[in-house]
Amino acid sequence: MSSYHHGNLRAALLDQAITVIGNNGVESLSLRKVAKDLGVSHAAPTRHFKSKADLLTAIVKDAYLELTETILVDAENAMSDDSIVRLNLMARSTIRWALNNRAKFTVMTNPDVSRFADDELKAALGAFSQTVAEAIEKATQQGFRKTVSVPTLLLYSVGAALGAATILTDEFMQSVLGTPNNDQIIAEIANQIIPLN
Amino acid sequence: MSSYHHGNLRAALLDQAITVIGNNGVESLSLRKVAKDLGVSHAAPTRHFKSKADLLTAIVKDAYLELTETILVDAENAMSDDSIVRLNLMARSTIRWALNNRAKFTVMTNPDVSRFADDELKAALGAFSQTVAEAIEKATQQGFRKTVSVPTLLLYSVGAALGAATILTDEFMQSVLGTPNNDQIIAEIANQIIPLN
DNA sequence: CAACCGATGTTGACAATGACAACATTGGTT
DNA sequence: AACCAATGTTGTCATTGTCAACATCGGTTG
Repeated sequence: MSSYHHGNLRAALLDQAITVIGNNGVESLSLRKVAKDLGVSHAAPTRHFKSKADLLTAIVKDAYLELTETILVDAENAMSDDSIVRLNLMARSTIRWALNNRAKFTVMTNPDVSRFADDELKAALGAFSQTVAEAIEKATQQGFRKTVSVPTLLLYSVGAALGAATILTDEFMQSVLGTPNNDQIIAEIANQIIPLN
Repeated sequence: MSSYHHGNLRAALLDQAITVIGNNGVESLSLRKVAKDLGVSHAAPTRHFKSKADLLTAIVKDAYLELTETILVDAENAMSDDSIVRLNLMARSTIRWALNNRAKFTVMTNPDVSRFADDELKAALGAFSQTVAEAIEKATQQGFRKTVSVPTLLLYSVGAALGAATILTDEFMQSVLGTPNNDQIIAEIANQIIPLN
């Protein structure tokens, strides 16, 4: 029962990478250091990720799957049949998830990841997009900005939620903008994005 | 009149770095390659930027100054005395600027830059923030979401504009979200962020 | 006008890193 | 029991950021 084989290296690499990114940013991520942290040789990661970009892509793919699941569950738990309320809750849920998963979120919005996106990432982002688009569609049918197209509202609402989350997860921007830092802020921002009556 | 001294290396470094980033992303930026492109030795950049992060910080500082100037001029040129219209135009102007300056914009939203932000960057972002905050204040006085605090509206509007621009400057996200790709889209998005009557 | 000096650029060096090739070990399958 | 695909290791290479020591310039000052 030697430890020649780690047993769960792929998952461990993802976890450790996220931890490192959370502590010191994507820029500081070193595959060799991560490997060393896990007690594994410097080339071991290449068996699971053919490049550093590939590892980041995997992180983002998982992140979108997780985020999609989260907003679906949160909207469901609210048990409201008001489609506009549900859309509002999805915005709320997205921002909250970003704040609870800062490291993953910062990787998601890293433009360098998009450049190496593969089909799996495309599918994960597609599922998220689809989920929000469907919620938007129902909201428009209930009267939410009914003169505006769904793709435009999708760009608006996803963009607004991600943008607000970007500021909220960035200490520097937050300090300069003088962003309020309390529990209410997430709900308030969601209410600006998707106003309720 | 040898060419031992470049004469304008600092500005040339910034320009070339922005070009490289525009072509292949921040990740691909190599100070040594940039130096070589400019016909200068590999260590020359250190005379102007004490680190790679320092160069990126300088790019972002310039970017915020430029963006602030742009939204001020655009709002001015509109010659509308309606504060809500002016705020709407600022959102429009911000998104347009981002699309016209993709490389700079992607660096602005890079979380790794915030980590090394210096006082100059802080001042530049502060000026931008101040400019938008003043426009918001006037809009609220004219009735725009008057029950909401200015800091919250600042977070919302800046976040929404930056977030929408993030998607619009990212080909991958755009392709998956099915974002409309036409000249009208900027105005439409601005109208979602700051609705006019 | 000449000596000086701070700013700017060069050369050389080093450690860290991503990536690849060749080899080793493992556990499950046939 | 032999095999083999998956997984991990060792060794190596080019690239890179950064620093130190040295070179050259242009402007300032006596």
